Amino acid sequence: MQYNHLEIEKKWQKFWAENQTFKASNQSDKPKYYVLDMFPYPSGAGLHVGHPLGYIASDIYARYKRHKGFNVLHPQGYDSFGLPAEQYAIQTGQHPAKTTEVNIATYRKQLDKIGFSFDWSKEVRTSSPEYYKWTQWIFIQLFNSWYNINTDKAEDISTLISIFENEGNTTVKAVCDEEIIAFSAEEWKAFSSTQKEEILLQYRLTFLSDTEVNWCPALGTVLANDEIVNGVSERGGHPVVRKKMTQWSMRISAYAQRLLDGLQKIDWPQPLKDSQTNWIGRSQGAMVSFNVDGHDAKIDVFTTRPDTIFGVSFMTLAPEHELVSQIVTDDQRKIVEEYQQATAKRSERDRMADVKTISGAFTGAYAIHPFSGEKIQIWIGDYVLASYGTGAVMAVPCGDQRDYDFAKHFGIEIPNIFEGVDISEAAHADKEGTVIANSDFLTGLKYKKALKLSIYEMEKRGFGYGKINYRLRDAVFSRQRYWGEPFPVYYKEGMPQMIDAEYLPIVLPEVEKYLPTEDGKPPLGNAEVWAWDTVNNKVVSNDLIDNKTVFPLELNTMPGWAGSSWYFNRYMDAKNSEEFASKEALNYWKEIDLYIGGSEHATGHLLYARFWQKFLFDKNIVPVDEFAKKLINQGMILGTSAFVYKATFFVKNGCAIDKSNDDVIENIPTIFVSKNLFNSDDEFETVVKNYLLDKKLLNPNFADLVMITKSEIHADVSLVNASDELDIEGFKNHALNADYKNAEFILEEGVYKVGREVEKMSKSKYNVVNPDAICEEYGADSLRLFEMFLGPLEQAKPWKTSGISGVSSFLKKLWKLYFNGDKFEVSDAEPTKDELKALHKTIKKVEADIENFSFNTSVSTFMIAVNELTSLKCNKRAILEPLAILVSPYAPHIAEELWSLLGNTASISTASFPIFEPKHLVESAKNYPISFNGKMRFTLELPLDLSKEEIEKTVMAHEKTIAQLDGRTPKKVIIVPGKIVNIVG
RNA sequence: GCUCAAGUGGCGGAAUUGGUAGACGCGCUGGAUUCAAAAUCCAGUUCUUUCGGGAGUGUGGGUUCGAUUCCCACCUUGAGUACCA
Repeated sequence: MQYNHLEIEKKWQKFWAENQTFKASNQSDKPKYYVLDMFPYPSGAGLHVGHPLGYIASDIYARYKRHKGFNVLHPQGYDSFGLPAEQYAIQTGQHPAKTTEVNIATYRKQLDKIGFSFDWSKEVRTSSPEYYKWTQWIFIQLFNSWYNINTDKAEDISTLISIFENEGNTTVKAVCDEEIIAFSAEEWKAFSSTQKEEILLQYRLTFLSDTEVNWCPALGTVLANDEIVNGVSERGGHPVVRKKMTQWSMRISAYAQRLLDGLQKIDWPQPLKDSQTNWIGRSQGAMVSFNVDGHDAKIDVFTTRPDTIFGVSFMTLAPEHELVSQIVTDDQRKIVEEYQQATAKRSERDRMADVKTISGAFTGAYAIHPFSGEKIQIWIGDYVLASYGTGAVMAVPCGDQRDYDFAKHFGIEIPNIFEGVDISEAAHADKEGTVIANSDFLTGLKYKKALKLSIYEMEKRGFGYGKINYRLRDAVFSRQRYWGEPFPVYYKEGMPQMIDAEYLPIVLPEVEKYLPTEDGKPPLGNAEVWAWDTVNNKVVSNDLIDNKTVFPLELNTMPGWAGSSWYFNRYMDAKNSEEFASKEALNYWKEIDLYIGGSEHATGHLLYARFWQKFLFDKNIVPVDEFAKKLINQGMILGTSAFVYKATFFVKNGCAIDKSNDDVIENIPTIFVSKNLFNSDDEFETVVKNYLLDKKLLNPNFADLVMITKSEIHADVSLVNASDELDIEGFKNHALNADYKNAEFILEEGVYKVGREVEKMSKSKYNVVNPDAICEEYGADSLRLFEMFLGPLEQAKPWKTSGISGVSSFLKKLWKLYFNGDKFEVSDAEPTKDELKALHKTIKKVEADIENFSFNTSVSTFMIAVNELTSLKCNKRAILEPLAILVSPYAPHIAEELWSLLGNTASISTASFPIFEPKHLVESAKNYPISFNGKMRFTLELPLDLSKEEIEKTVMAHEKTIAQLDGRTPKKVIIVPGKIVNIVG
């Protein structure tokens, strides 16, 4: 019987589906193991070979863990809300739910072909109402919570209300908005309910506020910081501007420290942890208050170097700082306002692109140095960002390069407060070993002591205190989009009200157009049935809005990260309609043991999900506060683009000829030159010219008038074989190459060779490889093996389809081991020593490899094992049965088929992993490398039980040693028994 | 600029605590089979060589009997980040 991958793979995929082989039970005596992939957004383009890389790795691990006796949860689903479906809807009018459905079907078909051991009974889709019901529910939980700094956790809002009722808000330590008015218990009780609502909103973990947001006019929506790359939108690259809008936000800043601390206990890649640490941006320092001379106003600044406070020679405010207009003097007002206008016009992008130009303006006002009482100038400058810290800095030019440059530029004094440091050229930013000078009570102190003492003194004198600042901003949670989760929120007297959880989900309404309304409201503003009836508790027509019992609903929707911030919990109990997930399921599965996905989610999904998990943990909804124990970032698979080299013709200008330029080159066809025929542009020109003259396509009289240049054109990679030869007919007839139908090709040795280059896999580069085609031609088992064989999981690596023949022929050889000609035939005879050695070597290596996620090397190991067993002509059941199990995580279809041919009726996934027995690898002799001065010159087979002295005697007497030494006496002979012999001298 | 990761044949890559560099595969070369091709099988394939050998893991240095592996400096590439006070 021939190995027929098409038949076998179809058969077993059907078997797995029908028997629900991979359905995980929420109760088991076995230890649990939860393996998860970051779920995909189902795009219209479908999967290319880069997408399944992580899925294959996690599938191998999941299958391996089953063999090792674990109860494995390995689900899959779809992150199915999102921009592309909506934009497609805007263009075509098709409902995003429909296109999403179609895309999911395509994804599912593609995934099924690869033979994953997913438990599809637990599939989730973020866009299905059964799922987003619980996303809305979590939102309500956040709304009904505040962050208590004393207990360092989120608590129900009722505990806050009872504090207000008993003590007012002056004793409360909460993470909340800045500048909340103080009130007593009596005052609280006297507030109207709207006033109370307004105050509570300042404490809730999700809250409405007027915030400066990143508004993207082209997309018509607000973007989060992590959705902006280099000042333009991550999707589409559209410009982004700052705009004030009323938005829902998430108080993630409450969790800044815990998000930082939690990184210590999870096994995630260091670069990913680094970027989260960076994003959170903790800095320790002090808040210092400066009085403004002649005003009531104070300027608060945050500094990490309070020890340098005596080096302050001026202050700089962000041009947008609210105090500027108050304190500016009349004679400076014009200059300051001009400067403010000039910076307002500059986009964030311009400001970022140009960091070298120093600009600013003097306000005319002075601040009072809190220690010395000296007057210091107050400037504004755009190097100070309104969005960080307090939007103001105390400038210490001798210790900060930006302050230094600013001072130099405007001729401001630069006092030196460092002992023995030259600051004539640049600021001195080093902390270690620095001794403070000219600083009153800090003089003579080292950095660390000065830091402590300065804060102590500030606190004592009451104008400053030690503080930890975070870069992490509260996350904007509203999106002006259609295709997202609706908020379970309606508005009564302008204040948001939560819909009772029992009436969830609030289902996305139908709209006619997916664009914003004409008056600039989000797309849900187009909905006609989008009002909340508080009597009947249902969504009703907008016509019924009376603001008494029927109220307007929220028009924004939630961002893409809402649904993905908790889906891993839902998989544990995906179909539960009563709860988010049952306690039993949550307590059984707890957290993800292995999470695999791309590194691009470092500061988005992975930070928000950790935030929600900690919140849900605080509220006793989930049992652990980190959702993924171990995480691996799979590397990107790049494409290997193919290039053809086209000649382009010009006639030199200014030549006095009778004919028009077009006539000279009119008969010249499109010409492509094979890659190795030229090394330079000049050679390229010569090759083409000779060809034209040879073929009489160019009048020799005009030859000198014609200029030829080379252009590189992407050729579809499917038209190129393993030897980089182009299928010329295929190229000419390719749908996209209609222009080249009559092109001519200058060949080398009868073939056209393309150039190759590694680039990102993309449609426009014609280097996309579709996994379906690979499954069809070589089979899913080959695809799985090859993806792993490409290289280490975490590294980026280029894809070259030609390489797949290696793993494909490996599978054929594996198959042949179990067959005698066309007949399946295994022997029950005792295996030989060598056969056992080959098997156990493989068990040992493959087990270690999988545990280390080194999947590429186990593929090599399989190849070596099969090569060895083939040359041993092994067909023993005692070897081939365990071998099938070893291979099955990687190539499950062929393994199942061989397993059933061996007479087993249950799926191979129920078999135990073979146990490694070291006794089969014990050797009696070693082929010693004999080195001279560390260089291996020859090898010598010696028994392993030889003593050092005996080894030395034998080696020194050997003729090759004598020849190598050439009469010299060695200084030293190093012998490591079982390893090496090294002769020095 | 800063942070991190990585530099090994024509290519993807291997080398467990410092101990035979280049496993395994692609490609290439030669051969067998074939009318021919595909497929399959066998042999070879780091460079260099006067065929004894010699050199060799980005570059230069160091530690060591011995370095792809450890240390220092530099170069290159990739990724992330960017006025963070």
